[in-house]
Amino acid sequence: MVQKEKKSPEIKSEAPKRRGRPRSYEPDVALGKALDLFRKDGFAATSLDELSAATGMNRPSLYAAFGDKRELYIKSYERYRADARASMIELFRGEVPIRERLKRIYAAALDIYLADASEPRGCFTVMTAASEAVADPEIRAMVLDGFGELDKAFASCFRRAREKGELPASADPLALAQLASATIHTIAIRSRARVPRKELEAIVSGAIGVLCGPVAN
Amino acid sequence: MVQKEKKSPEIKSEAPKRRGRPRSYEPDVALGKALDLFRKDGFAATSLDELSAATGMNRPSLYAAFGDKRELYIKSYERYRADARASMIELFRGEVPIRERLKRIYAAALDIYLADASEPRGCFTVMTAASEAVADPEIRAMVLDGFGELDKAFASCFRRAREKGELPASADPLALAQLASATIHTIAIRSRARVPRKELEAIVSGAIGVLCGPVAN
DNA sequence: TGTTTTTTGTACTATTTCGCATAATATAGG
DNA sequence: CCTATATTATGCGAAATAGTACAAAAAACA
Repeated sequence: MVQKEKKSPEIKSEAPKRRGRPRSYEPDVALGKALDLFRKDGFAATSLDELSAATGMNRPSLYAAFGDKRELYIKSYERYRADARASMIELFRGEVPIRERLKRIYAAALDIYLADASEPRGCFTVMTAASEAVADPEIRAMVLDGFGELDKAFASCFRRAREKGELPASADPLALAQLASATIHTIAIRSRARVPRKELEAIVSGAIGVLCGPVAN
Repeated sequence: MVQKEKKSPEIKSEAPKRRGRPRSYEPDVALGKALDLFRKDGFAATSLDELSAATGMNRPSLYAAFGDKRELYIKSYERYRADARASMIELFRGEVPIRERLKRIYAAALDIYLADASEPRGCFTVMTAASEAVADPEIRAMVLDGFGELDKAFASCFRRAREKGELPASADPLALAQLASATIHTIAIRSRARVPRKELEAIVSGAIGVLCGPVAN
């Protein structure tokens, strides 16, 4: 052996003068790789060997950084939720007319679900976390929180739209919100079965039509 | 060992004078047990040992009867679809007013998803088959067929309701159908996260309100 | 009674899996 | 240069896993 000479790539981050041997990985990108694997195969079908290979971290480093497999899964899920929220939050907040706003929200969702064109990932919550939720209280709490957050965000949209007169006074914001969430769920599931984006967009556009009434408001 | 003396329980079915040693299991009930396990844990997390224990068949018998794990999974899924279709088909066909009809359809769906109160199973298609669908063309075809069948069945309901004047002439049966399917999907997912039946029924009832318009038709 | 046929029961193998123990390596501090 | 600290690298080990070989068992048939 001619010496491995890994050179310890001198991770960029603003050096705070850490004591021991420097890390040869960036926790954030490693977690991103783990997340992608879990999204692809789910919890049980993802092995530590694959996680190790994908992150470039060997097993002990994985444990030191993230804990055991379940903890890594949970941290991946937290990361997924944070990312998803970040890409959606402004769309929910802004002052765009309701139809256009919904259109953008669903487009952002599809961007997440179809990110890898060759192997669509779908939604973490819907594809794997919900399955684990039955038996794992911690995961279940996160899943339920996700449902609640989405329902609330949609409800607030519809409430404001009604106040602005974009929707009839008789509109029920909560019922509309749950259907809007259901539309998120249905495109998440269908995307995983490789339903093409065009079809998913047609579903979205049909849903918006029903939820907001005929275009001529 | 005092001799196992299993007694070969003389399975009931109308004896067609089969040649060799009689089976000590009934294929249909064994497949039902396998289905239940796959619904509970998904494909990867269900081991052959567990399948063997649950069906009462030893490993070689499982292979002889159903093939390898993947084939057993697919046969379980076929069985699930057949059962689900059987419990739904008359509800879709009958001549009940649209709101009541939808209410019964969703109630039947919830009966399936929540069958085991202590560990709700959710929907096979949504919880595990869709995940496998990305990588397995055969499973994908079944999943897509399931989506299509459900969409069509709902669309036919809405079309007939429109013809009967239960819905305005402007109603779009396909868009309504996809939202009705989306509602199926959302309660399937939420049920798996132990959302109580009351809440799921509220979602259903809100959805029916939006899809069919205010009760005073 | 003996042969044929079908299924069961046991055990085996090769591989994969998760988690961890231990030693080597690379940095900072004194 | 030596020590303390933090991380990497190697690889062990016990358990689980999927699939199969083979003999024993239980029936029909001749």
